Amino acid sequence: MDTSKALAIFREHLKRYIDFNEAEWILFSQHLSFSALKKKHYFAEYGNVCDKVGFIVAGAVRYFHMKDGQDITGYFSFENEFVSSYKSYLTGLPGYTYIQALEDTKLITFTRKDMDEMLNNPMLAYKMERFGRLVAEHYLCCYEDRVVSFITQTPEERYLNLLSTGCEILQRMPQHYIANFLGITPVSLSRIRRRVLATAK
Amino acid sequence: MDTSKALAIFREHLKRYIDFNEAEWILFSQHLSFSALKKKHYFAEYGNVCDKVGFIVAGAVRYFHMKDGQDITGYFSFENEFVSSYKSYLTGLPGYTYIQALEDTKLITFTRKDMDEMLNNPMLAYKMERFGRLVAEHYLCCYEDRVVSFITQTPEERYLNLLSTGCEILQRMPQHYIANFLGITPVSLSRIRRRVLATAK
DNA sequence: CTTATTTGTTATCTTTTGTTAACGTTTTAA
DNA sequence: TTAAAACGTTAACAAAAGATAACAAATAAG
Repeated sequence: MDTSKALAIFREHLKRYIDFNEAEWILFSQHLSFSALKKKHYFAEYGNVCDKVGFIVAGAVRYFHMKDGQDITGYFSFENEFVSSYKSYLTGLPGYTYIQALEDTKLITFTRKDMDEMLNNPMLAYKMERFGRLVAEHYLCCYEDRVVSFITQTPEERYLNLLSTGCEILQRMPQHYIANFLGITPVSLSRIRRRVLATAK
Repeated sequence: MDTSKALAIFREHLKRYIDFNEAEWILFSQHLSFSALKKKHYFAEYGNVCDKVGFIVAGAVRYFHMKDGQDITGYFSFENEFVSSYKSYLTGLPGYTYIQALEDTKLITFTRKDMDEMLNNPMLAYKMERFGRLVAEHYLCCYEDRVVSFITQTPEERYLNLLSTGCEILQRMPQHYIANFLGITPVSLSRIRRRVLATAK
């Protein structure tokens, strides 16, 4: 995919948040970079400041943490979604999250420095503030749902919920990643699947 | 506490996000209301749209969900914190969360309508967008931590973490609320406390 | 002050989950 | 193509957590 097509896709996606006019788009797009991440390579790593946000044009990434030598998956992002170790990006402090490409992944990225420049550019400031607000609010809602699901649902209910939303995660992710994502072990998920299948019959 | 003192406290708190000049503050504060919530009364309820955000001047609230007739605590907010069923406020859709005053609580509130008016007022728009962005980003970071704790930590580790942060929750909340907050039952928390005490000796 | 209610702990029993290991299958890489 | 690694399921056992009930202590209400 060439960069102009990727840019067009990105611009279209951004319309859910904000509509740039031509002059604004030119200024904005000057701050964008294109990058490719080979499978298994890292977008962010534990202990490093993640100073950028990516938009996934093609591919998929996995967020995970290391604990006692074990790799625990926390989240996934796919095409047409943003990717970042948000807290690290927002605070400028080292992050705790690894973000790894699951496939060869193409990204459009901007750095925190780029964003700050745009926020300080009178031609863009208002729209960038608004853009930032709407994106943060969107992800806030996602996180709220996720926290509520951990508080109020059993792992089995979370799995059934994932099934019913017909989410891409189930299609594209191996089961042991999904298990962590649901807050359980792969063995547990396997048991839940058996139970669910038995009930469905 | 009189309203002018409450306003001053609120203004001071807002400085962590934004600094209003006098003219802006006058416009902004015109959109604020004062309200009191008696103990056990509700700020938000399941099935209703929560169309406002509150700032707690005095008191405390508890967020909870009902499931199978059981009351499950998800969060708390105290003095100098915001309170809202954020997703409902942001989307305008009915919320799933009950928010109840644990003590007689004094609030400064603004409605979604107020916020939209401010966002559309050229005198305030830029600062309100920025304010909204920074608040949303702040809570996004909180939620990120909370999700990571559910994915990577055991209930006992979450409890120890709560202990070490010396959080107000431990001081002011009864244990069965804290248990839910940690994602476990009160009985489980009691066992964890015993284990922790035994280890500490 | 007295009575209810709420709260926290403990015990018992059951269910769920984690851990480890084994096994066959699929996928990946050399 | 072949060897190695990754993946999903299952089994067996241990550990943890849930449900329930009983009881004592603290708190609130009358």
